[in-house]
Amino acid sequence: MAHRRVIFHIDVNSAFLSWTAVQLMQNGLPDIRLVPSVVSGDPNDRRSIVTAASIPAKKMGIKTAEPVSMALRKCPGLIVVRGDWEWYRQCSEGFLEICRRYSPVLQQFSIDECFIDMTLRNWGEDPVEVAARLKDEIKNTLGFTVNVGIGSNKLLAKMASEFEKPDKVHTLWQEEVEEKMWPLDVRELLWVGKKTEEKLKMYGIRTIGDLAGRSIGSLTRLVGKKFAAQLHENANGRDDSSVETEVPEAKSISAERTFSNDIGTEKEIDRALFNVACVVAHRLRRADFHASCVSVFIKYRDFSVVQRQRQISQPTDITAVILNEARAMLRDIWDGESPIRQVGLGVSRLTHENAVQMSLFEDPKLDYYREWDRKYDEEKAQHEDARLLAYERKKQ
DNA sequence: TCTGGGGTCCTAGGACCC
DNA sequence: TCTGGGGTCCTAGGACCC
Repeated sequence: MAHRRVIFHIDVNSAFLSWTAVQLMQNGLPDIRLVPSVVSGDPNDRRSIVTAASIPAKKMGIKTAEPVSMALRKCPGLIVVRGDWEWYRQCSEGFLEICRRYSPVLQQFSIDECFIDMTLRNWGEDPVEVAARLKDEIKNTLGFTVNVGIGSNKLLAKMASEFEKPDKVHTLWQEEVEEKMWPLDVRELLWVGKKTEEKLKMYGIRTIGDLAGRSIGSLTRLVGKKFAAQLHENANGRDDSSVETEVPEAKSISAERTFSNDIGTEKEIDRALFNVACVVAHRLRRADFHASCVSVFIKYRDFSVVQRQRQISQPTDITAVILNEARAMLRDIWDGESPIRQVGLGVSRLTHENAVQMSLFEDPKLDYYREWDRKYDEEKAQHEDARLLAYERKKQ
């Protein structure tokens, strides 16, 4: 008989904020975790939002993803720091490396979260003690804290890591579901977002326990068959998905730009579209992909989004080809006048096949486009090298 | 106060074919 | 002249995650 699984979910507490705090402290600055502080994008952009908030900031009602301007209103003395992605990547690597020592069966869930399957390693040992060692090792070596959630499946482990923070270990075994999970607000359940919460509450489903008690049939009318079945399983603490060690290949690549003031002229929109096309195509080439579907979308002032996508005859990684498709579709969806808040471009249906097209009708300009892209990639690489060099110097 | 950026998956409806 | 049912592919939109 298979004994029960033991899964850990490890979650860095206020990741970007903690990581920034560690970075600042290395430069002799005080610990921003102890005061109201947030990490944001460009703090000077009035549209930038809170990426991570310290616990004192959260106590003042500041929430992740709210505009920085709003957070400043709640807390005029708030410290606002710009995030440093290169540093975060390094912190993430260090964090995963330590976790992997506890179990090689590791699935990265995001930059600051992972699952590890401890079923084999933990045999005969108290999982809580092992988790405490793991959490302390991360704290002592890397200088930031994590929560470890322990459960008999990924869902329970993940839910457990959300309990009291920071620097804590919690269990949520199947037999604890009724006591620890059912009283929680239904919104706390993984995959229950704002819209689903509204629907469920309209039907009197307020807690995870309420959800667990409903039939799949009654839930299906609310959220569709597949999602209903999943919600019902999860609310009852069941989840048979396994810890996937393989990193899945990307299915799409996209980029978008939000203008600091809603803009409207065709020229401005086209410039933004050109910029995102360069970014997307560059990332496509760097990952050695070709794409056969291009999509473009715009977001209006009222946040409504309109999108068009189109298949192209030959998979491509050429900026100009992608841009031309996007331009044509943009003309389809934009009236040419309405102010636009955001414009985005994506590619999907990605393949690694590099089918050299032998068509007689191949556009003779393609060679020119390819050369243009090659130079773009080269300049980008040089720029990145220079940045990395400057970064390493600064660190010493 | 005025809402980023980057992803995944699901569903519904239309076109088209047999 | 009017008509069923099923399958596949595609697009648009919407939900969720961090």
